[in-house]
Amino acid sequence: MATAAAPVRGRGEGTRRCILDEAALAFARTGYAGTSLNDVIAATGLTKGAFYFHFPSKEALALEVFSSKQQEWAAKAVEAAGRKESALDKLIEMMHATCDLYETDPAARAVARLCWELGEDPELAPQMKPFLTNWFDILEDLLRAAQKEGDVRKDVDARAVAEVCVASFIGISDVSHLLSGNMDLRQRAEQLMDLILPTIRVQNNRRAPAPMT
Amino acid sequence: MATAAAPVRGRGEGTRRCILDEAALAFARTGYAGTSLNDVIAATGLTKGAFYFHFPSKEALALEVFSSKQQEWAAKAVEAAGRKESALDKLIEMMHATCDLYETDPAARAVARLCWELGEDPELAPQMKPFLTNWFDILEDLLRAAQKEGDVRKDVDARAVAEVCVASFIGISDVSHLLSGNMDLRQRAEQLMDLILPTIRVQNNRRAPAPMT
DNA sequence: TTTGACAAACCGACCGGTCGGTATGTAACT
DNA sequence: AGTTACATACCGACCGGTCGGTTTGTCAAA
Repeated sequence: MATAAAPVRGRGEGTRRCILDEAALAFARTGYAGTSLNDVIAATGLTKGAFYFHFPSKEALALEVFSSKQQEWAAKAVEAAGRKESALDKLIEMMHATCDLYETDPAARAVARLCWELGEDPELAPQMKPFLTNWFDILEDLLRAAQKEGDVRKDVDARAVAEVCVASFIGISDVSHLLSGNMDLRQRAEQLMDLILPTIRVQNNRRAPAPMT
Repeated sequence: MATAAAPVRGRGEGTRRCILDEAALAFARTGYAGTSLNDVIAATGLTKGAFYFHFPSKEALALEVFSSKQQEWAAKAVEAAGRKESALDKLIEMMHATCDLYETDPAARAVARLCWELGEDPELAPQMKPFLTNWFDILEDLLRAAQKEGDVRKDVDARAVAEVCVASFIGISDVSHLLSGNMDLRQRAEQLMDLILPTIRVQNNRRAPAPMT
């Protein structure tokens, strides 16, 4: 529900984070159904009693891993965006930052995996969808801004492009994970952008100002 | 193939297919780890003994679901390609056929899900990767042919485009599944192609024959 | 045409082990 | 003294997998 009312009081917070971190790693590696609580608990060096003091259930743990990792991810992206001026550069920088995240943090995949796996449950799906739609919104806003700034053609459907970019990146990250353990993620992401950007960018060639529709 | 030496003798083949079909459905819905043999067996109306007569283990079942569904999929795609003349049209038609498959067959997702999930196992990964690389090869060949036919620009990297297309489509299908139960898969696939095709296609406008590099 | 032998196909009870989850105890800090 | 933060011990359900046994189909000898 309201995500645990944030107790926040106390020294046990470190333990809680430890559990969260190990769980994220495990979920990223073996998925929700494929991860047993015993594995997670063993990884933390704690015991079952300790775990159930901090989390009421495996599902609750997964949901919190999901939302906390998601937040962490978004924060990194926003920070990366801050390093650039133009909206289009912000978008590209966010993609690079996400590549960094995937290469750096082996638990990053937990967000996407939990999203698909928990999203299969009709009761949990409503909590998973915002992960995607939020990214859609962020990219859409950036694209609209880029349109205003004159970097992106006015006649492109910002929403559609945003959704395609997010979905494509997810697919690319899965493929890269399987084939190379994310070693070539950046390259693949670059190739994706190389294919998409020319279509949406305004051509600032000196000749041939614009094709008619 | 090498699996089980193709007995082919007899009536048990129907039962085998039944198990395979139900298993594909279950794996598509709940993944490998999330599917219990008891679920599959119950769905077939058989018993455990019957199952283990046909398959030596859960893993073997999953592997055979994977390869048989994969083959089925490829066959549909090839058939669809046959309906078109130009290589570029073949490629697009194959994508449409895959959309059909996803919309029509709820078990289609089993291939991708098993690919990611089993691919996590280092021993099984080598068997999963060809699912992707085969598609890469097919699209690459098509793109090279389209280059020869003059539909695709000579300076595009056919391999890179092929890999991006496959990966992007996978991502899009996942997103579409979560957000709309594949209701908008075709539309999303169309949007993807709308973004990519203009970049790789040769402009056959009557004026301005070609930009220099 | 019956019958006996053998294999293919299927049944369902059962196994050890693991699952997510609970009940209870206790040491440390407030 | 009371709450926080754990540990220990345990539960029933269910997991993938095995096993002895039964049925069904095939074919050949009688």
